[in-house]
Amino acid sequence: MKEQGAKERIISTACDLFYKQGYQATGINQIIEEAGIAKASLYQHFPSKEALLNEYLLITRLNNYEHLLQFTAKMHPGKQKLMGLFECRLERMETSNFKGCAFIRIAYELPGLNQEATAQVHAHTQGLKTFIEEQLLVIKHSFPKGELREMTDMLLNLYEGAGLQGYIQRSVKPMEDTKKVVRKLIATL
Amino acid sequence: MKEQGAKERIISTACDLFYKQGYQATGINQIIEEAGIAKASLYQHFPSKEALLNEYLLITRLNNYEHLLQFTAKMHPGKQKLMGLFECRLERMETSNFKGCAFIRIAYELPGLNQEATAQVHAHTQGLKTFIEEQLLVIKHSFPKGELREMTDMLLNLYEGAGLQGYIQRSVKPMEDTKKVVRKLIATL
DNA sequence: ACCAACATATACAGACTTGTCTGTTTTAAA
DNA sequence: TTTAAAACAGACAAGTCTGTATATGTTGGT
Repeated sequence: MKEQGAKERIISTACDLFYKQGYQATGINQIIEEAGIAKASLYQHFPSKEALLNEYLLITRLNNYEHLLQFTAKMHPGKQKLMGLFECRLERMETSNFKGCAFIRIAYELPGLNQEATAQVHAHTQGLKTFIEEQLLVIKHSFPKGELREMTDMLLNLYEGAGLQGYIQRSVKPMEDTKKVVRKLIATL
Repeated sequence: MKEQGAKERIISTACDLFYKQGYQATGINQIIEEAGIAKASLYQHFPSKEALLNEYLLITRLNNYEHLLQFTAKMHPGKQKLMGLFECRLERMETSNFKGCAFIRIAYELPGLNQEATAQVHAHTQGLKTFIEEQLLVIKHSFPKGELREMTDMLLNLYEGAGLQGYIQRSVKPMEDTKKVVRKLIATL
């Protein structure tokens, strides 16, 4: 039994490099070298570099979401899980050395994104939105539809804005400050 | 008298293309072709493509700021100018066909940004922060220092978060919704 | 033991990139 | 009119990139 199949090595190496260095800055040759496979093997599993990109986005999205669920698994639904979203991001900012959100990076790096990749970016955002909305509904069961939406969007904007500022400044401070503000915001609900 | 000097044509063409297509996707050859100048002329004015990038960021930052000042020139300082910030961005989102903020795009496109370029990105963010803070101080003259800072950061996060969502969705809706929320937020001050 | 599937290494094609270089032509001022 | 700076055209170097092709080797299932 092998340690890991060639395809798995390709994918995990590509995911690593695409996130660490960016998609454009990562060449096929670097991927095959670090994965320890032959170039022909790569093109047997993936028809193009773009196919690797789509696989990268899909896997990263599932991983991110899974990580969020595990991170907040033992928290109480509602306020605690909502704060957990921010804490989870804080943790990832540090462990990733402020590399930023994979989906936003791709969206800015490649203005002309293919359909499938675009769908992954949207799915990621929608996932965040849904998570926030669910917690808000737990906090305040009788949320008027319009206000729920408004609050969800606002929290998402704060979350993304703080993530962006943190990325630019290479600091957790914007996210920590935002966490405090959010705590105050949802305290009044 | 010439219509425009070679250097000016280089800069304006580079700024256009860097913003429209991205920095990496724009080659030197395309710049000289569309500017209608010779390659040797470009390298007589700029030592490298990276020097052009720095010039692009500097000029874009000054232009953006100038545009904001003109856009809000006839507005009353305080709430009106603060809302003007969001309206100004809304206008630019449409005229630029949702190309996003030049500085954020560069920050994500080139993870290893040179010192001067990084400084321009920071200066841009700081400019926004200062603008917001100034308007807040007009609105509420006796703002406690900590709360002023908190409110400034929050508004900046909302602004950037909405800009990001608008970019991803290619829609003005997130920014419009955020504008409404901000109006409510500052109404209570 | 054999065969098919998969990996391997490596060379190659063709198209791109930034930046250099040579030599000619235009322009402006003295 | 002479002179010097600047812009021109375009070939070229040296390297990058993705993707293909060839030819050899390994491995697991029947």
